Amino acid sequence: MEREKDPRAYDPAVIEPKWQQRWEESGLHNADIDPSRPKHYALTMLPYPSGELHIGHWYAIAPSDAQARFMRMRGHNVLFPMGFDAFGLPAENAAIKRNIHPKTWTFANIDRMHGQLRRMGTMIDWRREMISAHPEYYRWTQWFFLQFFVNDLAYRKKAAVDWCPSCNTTLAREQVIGDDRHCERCGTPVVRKELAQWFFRTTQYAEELLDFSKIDWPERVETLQSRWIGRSEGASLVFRTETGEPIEVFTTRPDTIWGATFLVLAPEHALVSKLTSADRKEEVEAYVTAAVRQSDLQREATDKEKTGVFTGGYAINPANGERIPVWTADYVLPGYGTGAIMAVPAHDQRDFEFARRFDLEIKPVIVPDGGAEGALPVAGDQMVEASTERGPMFDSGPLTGTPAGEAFARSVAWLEEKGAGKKSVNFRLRDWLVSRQRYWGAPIPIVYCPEHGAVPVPEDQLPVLLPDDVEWLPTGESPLKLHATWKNTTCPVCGGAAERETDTMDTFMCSSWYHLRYLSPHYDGGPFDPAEYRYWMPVDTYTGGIEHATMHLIYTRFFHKACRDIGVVQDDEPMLKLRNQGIILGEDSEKMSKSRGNVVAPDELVDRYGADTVRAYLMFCARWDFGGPWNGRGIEGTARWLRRVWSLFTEESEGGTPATPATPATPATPANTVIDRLRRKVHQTLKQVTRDLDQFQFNTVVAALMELQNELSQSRNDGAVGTPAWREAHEIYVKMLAPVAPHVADELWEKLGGEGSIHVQPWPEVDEKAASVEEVTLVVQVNGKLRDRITVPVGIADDEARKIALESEGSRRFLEGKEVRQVIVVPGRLVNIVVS
RNA sequence: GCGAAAGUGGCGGAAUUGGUAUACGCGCUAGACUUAGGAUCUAGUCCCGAGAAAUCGGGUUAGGGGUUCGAGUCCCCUCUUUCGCACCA
Repeated sequence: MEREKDPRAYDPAVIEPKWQQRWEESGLHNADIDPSRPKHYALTMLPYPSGELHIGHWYAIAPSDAQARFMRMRGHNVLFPMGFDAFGLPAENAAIKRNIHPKTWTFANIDRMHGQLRRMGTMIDWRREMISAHPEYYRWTQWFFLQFFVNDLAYRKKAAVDWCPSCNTTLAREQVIGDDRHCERCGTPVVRKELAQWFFRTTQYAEELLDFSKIDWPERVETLQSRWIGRSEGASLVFRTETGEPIEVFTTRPDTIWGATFLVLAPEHALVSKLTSADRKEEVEAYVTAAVRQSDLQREATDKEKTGVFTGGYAINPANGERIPVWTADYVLPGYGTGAIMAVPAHDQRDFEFARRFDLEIKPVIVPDGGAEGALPVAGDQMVEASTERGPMFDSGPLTGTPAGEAFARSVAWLEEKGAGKKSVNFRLRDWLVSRQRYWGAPIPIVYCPEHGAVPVPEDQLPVLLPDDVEWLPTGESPLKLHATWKNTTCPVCGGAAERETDTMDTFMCSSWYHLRYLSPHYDGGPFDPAEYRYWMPVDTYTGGIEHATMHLIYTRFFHKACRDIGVVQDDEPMLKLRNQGIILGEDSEKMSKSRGNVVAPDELVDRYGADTVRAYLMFCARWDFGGPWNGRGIEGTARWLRRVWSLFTEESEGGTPATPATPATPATPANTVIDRLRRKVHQTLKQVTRDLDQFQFNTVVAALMELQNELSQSRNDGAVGTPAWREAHEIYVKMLAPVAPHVADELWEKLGGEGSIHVQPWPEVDEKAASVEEVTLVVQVNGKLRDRITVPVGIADDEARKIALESEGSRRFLEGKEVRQVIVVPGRLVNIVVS
């Protein structure tokens, strides 16, 4: 049964579309170059067009939008753009499953999401939208690839790569996660495959990527990136086989070289077959074959017993000339360092386990306990585990006795002198594998000519268009391989028959530079208009999920630095300040998913409460950087608050009797007390809201506004309505509300008779004098326990405060018969009386 | 195993950075207005004890210890949770 609505009641269904339309018509959100104002580029991670926005998108976008609106009111020229990361596998899966073309599916989803983003009341400048699957965009993605290619930052090599059997494609190392090494997208454990693939030289930037001094990013992200990059200082040492063949190893402990009693090569190491003696051949080959075939899951399980075989070959330890056996074992990884190690079982746990298993010599060369008085190494055959701490060198020829602090440097210097090694730094970071054996991505702009090899597609032939007329194989393999008219082409160099690269680019390539395309999404003289770049870049605040810490956020930094060195961009970093939001879970505290049925649909909430309420609740419901489970009932409180705010400012004439200052008044009259209180609270709140919006602390912004609303209701009952202070409170309140609940704020601003949109009004200034208090509550403690609260004038002398505290009723009871030992006065706060 | 972050009412969470712990909201309790209420308004709501009540006393920020006049905040130990990495030489 539909009841009649009170026309004066708060009705978001009426005011929200009204204001969205007005903002659009007036071009309120258009951000254009304006040298007269400081610019502010507020970027939030763009969504993948999966179908519709879920509450998690809102949680990410709405507070970011509020922050951007706040910056605009503070006088900045704010760019807040939005786009779509539109290439990727889900589109292709939909195509295979439901027989819809990925393009159709993707662009239909984008259409739908446009509507949702508008409904949210965001300040997006839609003129600047970019869609990565649009030829106008990927033309430049391909252009960047070519820049990397000609500058030797892109290369092709055959390598064992991670392959997702479900997605039918290779993955970058960053996209393989978890202890079972599964695909980041679909969860299927990956397998190894030997393939020729394109890589970017991210490792060239490993050192610089560790430098966060120019950016303000969460420590958590810096830590994650640092660990991912994994810098190790050590030495690169050269052992030689008996035939003089060098075997290079990397070690972080060159000071233990006298204890290197064998070498271990990864099964993939090129020297394995060369070194293997005739009698060991069969066994070694069997082991290598098995190891290579093994899945990474089996191979990298740390708890399994070490395996390996002796190659029959020997090498010379350059430190002591000893002849030591060379083994091959799968605990040595082919991709890190040189794929070969010197094994020092006495001082490395892995080598120790291996030595014990195969009865190899364990020779301690470091004094234990950091070289404590009288300490001597335990004999190798007595050891129960490796001794990994630092200590003076022992049994190490001329270096015996070198103290721990100098051991590293002196060992390296000594080895260097002998031409057996040098100091070196190793990184865990690998080059970025960008090839994907998928259709729905930006084609790699390379042509293979039997004569000229890999030839870049000339710039003027970009974009290499993704053909629409493709047929899907039931296996899910990329249809580009089967598209003869597309695949067969001519060599740009000789004009002879040639074939296109059928792989496409990792979508992280597309998202590495989207922030640059927003600057001029239709510019065709380059990836972006340099004038726009000069004005807007770098990004001032970047918001998004922490899950991208070691993927997108490393790629985009690498990308930018590489482009800087090529000369395409300036600046060392693309994004100055990063803030992460947490994840909103379902009401059952589990990750939201359709299969669990715990997905919260924002559209339904907007229908019921309005976008302003949903926005405000998302800011209020949790610490933004933490996130947490959704609470469907909690939103009622935010809805109530906005209704109260509405009636507070629309029904004010029905309030109590105006407390006109004309009332014959001494400073102590109730009327003035009400006014002072009101102004104090207003300006204190303004101070807090300003600070908290600045710091992305959205929950306390809403809490402070709720508190002030309570206070204003009280003041209204006390007769503040009609006074200048009330008018001021009204105005400031609506302005503070504007970033949080933009529609209702503009409506209330209009009702108040404000000029133009609330959203371009200057942010109010704090009246420090009004915010300050004349009287403070002095807390009186006895032995640290609260005993009394006394109202005293602000700025009271310490002596005076002390006196009042000692005489206060509350404290006296606890002082009787006691000796006062000490009195601590914290000005304006408390007095603590210490008694025996 | 290593690394990081975090533990505050029934719940989400505040606490000006060492100075009144539990702001704000949800939920709950009672009342008012209502034909009705998943609307609105008012009051109460950390725990224990005393009191008819106003109040008064004691305790409390995962647990234990320490520094300090004073600790949710700093230090040490233990436990729990979440996240990341995981044979990286």
